[in-house]
Amino acid sequence: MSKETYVPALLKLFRQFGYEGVTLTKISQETGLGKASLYHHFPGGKAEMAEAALNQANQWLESSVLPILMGAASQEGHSKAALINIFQAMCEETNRFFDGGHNSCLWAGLVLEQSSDALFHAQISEAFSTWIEAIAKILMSAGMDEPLARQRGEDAMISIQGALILSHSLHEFESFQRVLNELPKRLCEGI
Amino acid sequence: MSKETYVPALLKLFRQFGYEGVTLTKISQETGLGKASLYHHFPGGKAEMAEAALNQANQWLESSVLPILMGAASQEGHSKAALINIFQAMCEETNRFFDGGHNSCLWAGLVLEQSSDALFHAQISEAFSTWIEAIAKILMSAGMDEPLARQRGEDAMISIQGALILSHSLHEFESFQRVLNELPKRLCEGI
DNA sequence: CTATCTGTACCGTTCGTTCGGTATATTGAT
DNA sequence: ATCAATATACCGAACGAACGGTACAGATAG
Repeated sequence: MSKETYVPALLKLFRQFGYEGVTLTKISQETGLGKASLYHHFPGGKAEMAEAALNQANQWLESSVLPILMGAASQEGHSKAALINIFQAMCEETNRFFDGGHNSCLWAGLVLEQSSDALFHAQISEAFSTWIEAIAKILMSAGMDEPLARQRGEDAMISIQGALILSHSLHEFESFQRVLNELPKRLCEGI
Repeated sequence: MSKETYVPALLKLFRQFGYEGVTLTKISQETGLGKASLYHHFPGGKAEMAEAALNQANQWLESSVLPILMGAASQEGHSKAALINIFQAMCEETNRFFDGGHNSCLWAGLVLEQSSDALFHAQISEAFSTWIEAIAKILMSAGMDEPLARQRGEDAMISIQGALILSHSLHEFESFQRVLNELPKRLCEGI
């Protein structure tokens, strides 16, 4: 089995328990691999395993979200309706990735542990920046001025992250769904 | 020294590192107390210390936030401007508590670790519910219908939590300030 | 035969926790 | 006022368990 086989299990674990909360025993159980095998595939140990999970999340962004936005941003002059469709597709993919709100966000979990934030800050920061910029670009291609477009990109991240936390806190996932449903219109407001 | 003396230090630590990230050694250093002494004040061990920190956060909500909203909700018929002033006061207190976005949220941190969520879910859930309901009540007293008022309460939590995560991820705190500045008007929209 | 992979057994360290005990202050009966 | 008795606050040292990580020999496959 190749290294990549086990990365989804790593993503699941670090998402669920955070960096400090994940133990090699848990990883061993989840992957079915002994510790020695884990160190064969990830010589850097726990830190490299977490980084692999993080890369998997950033990979999702790059290969499942950005294409939706970037393919559209290249051509100028979208109608408002076309923009809303694009953002709807983005939200659907986001909803799928977070399993309707049941999955929590690896980026958020690692950021809130200051200890792991130090190790992974670069990749986390890059993920958010990339996503925000992609949203801003498509809004600017539809005529929105840059500062507002950037704010809208930030608003998207804020809404998604906040809704994930609220949903987990209340064990109730309607609010996450509502946010994703309302987000496309909110982003396009004023176009 | 009494037990309450050390609770602020506990709040600071569990906020910063999460439940699994905090060690008794760190607590000992931060409080200046030996490990054994900690067990004199908190016989329940680490779990009781985290619960004390959680109670401190919930206490802040009850004694510093709810009075702003509840004193106002009792009398009927606020003008929109009066409502905005009240929510502005709420946001200022929130900004103070989170030190301009530099502090992260204990509730969010514990929720994202599934292990600790199991232990503390009741208190976290209650905190969010209480805050949401207080916002909804004051909006309803100004004539807003209940489902929308509840949604606005949820939106406030979502914005605050999301902005905290984004600010920590980007090491940039303007977005947190912007959210708090815009929140009062957003909550009152449509009144 | 070689290179990759894996299970067992183990390493040193740190975890949360407990034990036994000290120092100081407060009480209560004489 | 005196002096034992009690209560409170605190600490050094050590506990077993679990941690992340490693050494090494056997299995497996090309």
